[in-house]
Amino acid sequence: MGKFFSNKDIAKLFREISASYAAKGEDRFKIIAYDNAATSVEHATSELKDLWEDGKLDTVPGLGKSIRGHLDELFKTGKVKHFEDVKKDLPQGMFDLLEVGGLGPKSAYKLAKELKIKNVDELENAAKSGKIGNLPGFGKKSEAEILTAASEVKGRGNISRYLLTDAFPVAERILSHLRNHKDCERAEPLGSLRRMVATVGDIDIAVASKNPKAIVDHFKKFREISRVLEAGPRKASALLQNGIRLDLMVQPANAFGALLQHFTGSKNHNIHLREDAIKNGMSVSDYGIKVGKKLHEFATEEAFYKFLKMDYIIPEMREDTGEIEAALGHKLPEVLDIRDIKGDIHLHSSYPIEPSHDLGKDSFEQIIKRAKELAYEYVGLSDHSPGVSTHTKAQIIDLIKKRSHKIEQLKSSNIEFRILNLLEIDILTDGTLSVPEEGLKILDGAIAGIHSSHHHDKKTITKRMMTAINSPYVQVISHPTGRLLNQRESYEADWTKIFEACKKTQTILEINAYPNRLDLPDTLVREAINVGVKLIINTDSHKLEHMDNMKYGVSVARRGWAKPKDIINTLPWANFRKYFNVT
DNA sequence: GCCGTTTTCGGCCCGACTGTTTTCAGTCG
Repeated sequence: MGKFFSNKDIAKLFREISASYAAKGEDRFKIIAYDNAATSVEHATSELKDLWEDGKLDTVPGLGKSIRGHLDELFKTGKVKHFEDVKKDLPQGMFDLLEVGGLGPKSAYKLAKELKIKNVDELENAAKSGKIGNLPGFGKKSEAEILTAASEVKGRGNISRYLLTDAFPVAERILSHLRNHKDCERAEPLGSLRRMVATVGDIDIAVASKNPKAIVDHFKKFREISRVLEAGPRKASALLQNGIRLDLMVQPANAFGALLQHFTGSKNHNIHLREDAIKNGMSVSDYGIKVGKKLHEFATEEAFYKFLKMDYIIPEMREDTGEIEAALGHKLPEVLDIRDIKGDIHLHSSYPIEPSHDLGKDSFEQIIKRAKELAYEYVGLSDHSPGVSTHTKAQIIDLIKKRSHKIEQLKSSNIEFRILNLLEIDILTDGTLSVPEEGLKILDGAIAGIHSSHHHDKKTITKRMMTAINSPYVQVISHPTGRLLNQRESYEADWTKIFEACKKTQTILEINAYPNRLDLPDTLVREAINVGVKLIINTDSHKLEHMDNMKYGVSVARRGWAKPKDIINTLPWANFRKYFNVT
């Protein structure tokens, strides 16, 4: 057995092979194939190593016979001879240089080979000393460009993706800047922001205008821009001071539909659309759809998709995971909408329960008031359980009884509105729960989650989760993968086994709507509902404002193709309550 | 290298922008 190769490692390896082939001027489709394989591996929901052990590598798109053979060798021996041969006569330093914006494989190869540059630091020095400008194919302008881009790589550190909640306010500011221009008829945020991907890499903006040049000029004046990367007659890109990249495209309103569609993506969705179009004698671009020489323009996306004989596809589903086939066959599911949500049951209050983790900021009463404003029918009050290391068993029971007494009073003073007396309990490192059975019996139900030892291996994590799933007192598993976006990876778990157990015990998996969680992730949502597991969308609020995050959880569900019936908090109280210990 | 409801061979999305060129290659989304 060699060392463990994660999907991230493998994707990086494929990208290097792709770049190597590009540097060598190999067949461009081979280059694309390795790039596609890398992307596919990055999107996979299981570790390739596990799939390989189960003989299921062929379920990953983009991995053909040849690449699967290489992976076989990698997992068995820890290396791939063919890959080493490909990279053998290339300067190793070139791969680091690909991080620098504007440098592709050809330029990186030249710089690493001719100037013996091994990393971004050396690249910066070479540019400063004027060595790059003298190289054939490079000039003074590209030297200056490289110098700037190299320093930006060092400045941005490790963060390359932004939370939706961080990106939206920035998008709003650039949109309002653009909308202030008299020639701006419409401005929309597109790309991964519109598709509501959990994290976004850049902000894409489309503008409808008869005067694209004026819009581009106005765009360049946005106060938060640190550097304009490029600016043509209808397209521009810029870097913001906070490191986010902005991309702008402009099109007249009568042809705006194709631009919306193009710029929303995803890339793979568009490629698939265009390949299908070719087979039908058409050519699709951001200008419209060409049939022969005639260009058909579309004011709306609906008209665009209709022309291709497809049902309208919501942005959240445009990831080329079957939505195109479904739209052609008129078989797209009716996914849920934020208006379907009737309650939120993962809410932390300021009630002094002496928890192991953080208290919320607001009282039960304030939470209930806010829930009513949101037109919910019910809430679950679910503070963390009392700390196990700081309390005796008897003290824990006592605290739960006192809290329950208070909640019972609230129930009787809110007859029309429904309140669940819950706790979010810990699945401890040994697999036991942080509240003894005697305490659990007092509650209307429990949400259980892993809050410690996230580093445990796949087998241990799975076992810990199974004890909670199999407990008759646990109805919901919170933030099931434990990921914290940009901070902590998901832990490994046997999802097939977990989904089966959830289905059998009618245990609900949470889609946690907290913006740096969004957990279950969309891909696992889709797998779970395919098995028949029921889900619930909760905000995990620690203050009232957090209750507005429900929309992010709904987007995750929509990206996972969830219908209202897959999500139990779309149910009216009469049906919803059956999942809990209430009459 | 991958892939298949017109294909196991012969295809593989489409276009913008920039710099170093003298008609185009490289990079990007």
